Amino acid sequence: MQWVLLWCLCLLAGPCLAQAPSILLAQIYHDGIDVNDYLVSEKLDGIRAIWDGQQLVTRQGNPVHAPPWFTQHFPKQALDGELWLGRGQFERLSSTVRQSQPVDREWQKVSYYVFELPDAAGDFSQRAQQIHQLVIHANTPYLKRLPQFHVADVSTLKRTLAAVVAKHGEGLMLHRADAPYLTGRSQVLLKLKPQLDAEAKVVGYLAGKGKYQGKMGALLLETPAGIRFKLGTGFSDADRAHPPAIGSQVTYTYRDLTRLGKPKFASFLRVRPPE
DNA sequence: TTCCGATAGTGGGGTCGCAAT
DNA sequence: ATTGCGACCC
DNA sequence: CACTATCGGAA
Repeated sequence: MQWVLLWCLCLLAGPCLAQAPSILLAQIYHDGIDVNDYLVSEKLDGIRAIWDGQQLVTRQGNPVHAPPWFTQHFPKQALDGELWLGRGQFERLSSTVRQSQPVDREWQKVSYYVFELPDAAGDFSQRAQQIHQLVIHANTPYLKRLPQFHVADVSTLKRTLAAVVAKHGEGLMLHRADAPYLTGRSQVLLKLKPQLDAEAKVVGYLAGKGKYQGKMGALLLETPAGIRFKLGTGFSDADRAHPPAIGSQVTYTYRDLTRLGKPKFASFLRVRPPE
């Protein structure tokens, strides 16, 4: 009975079970690197999940409620990868994965794409080979390897990106082929995503909280198509003290449009100069 | 000296689940 | 039955 | 996820 009490206390106290695993995080790609040093893969628009040999956990260490049959043939060793449903399917995947009671019909379409082996020796190209063998041996449709490939030069990289984006893919990842397994954020792993610009009109302000108390927290914008959305990042502290005027046009960057036509990952760039 | 990586702290869209209405 | 909100994913 | 602002140590 005591463990029940402890369990309840844990729920009340928050993330006492959730211990964020330390994993490799990506930097943003910039020109100037030698692409021959890297293995390239598609950046999957899914949910990062770590397999510890027993269960899947998220980046923050929360358990993923996958059906037992989904992971039953997974190996005993640790894996790092992405739960994925296909390009442009993130919202549906999010629904599937967040349900505390897994729905078999939905999970049947999900796959776990492995791209890293936390406990393995060797450099990344060697680990990629190990992943290949491991996935073949597991022989389950729910466990796959994320294909890794070389590109000859930067122009090939850019063409590859364009091809992926044309298929509604999110972008590319570049992982140094000679790197041992390590964690943290570093140039070992780079992400390359397209950058789109657009303009919208400022139609309102949202108040800031915490250290932005009394300053602008976000702008309410309206696109030429009449879509309204909030823009709350990309501003310096000075910008927030003196935000763009109501009625002015601002330029922002974004990555994609959601189902409802709102920009995903929008960030303030600049006030559009008056004409 | 400059720059990089780690933290802390803001903000968004979308989803689920629970509490409040 | 509907709405609002926190806690997560990105 | 996006970003800004700091800080200490590596480069």
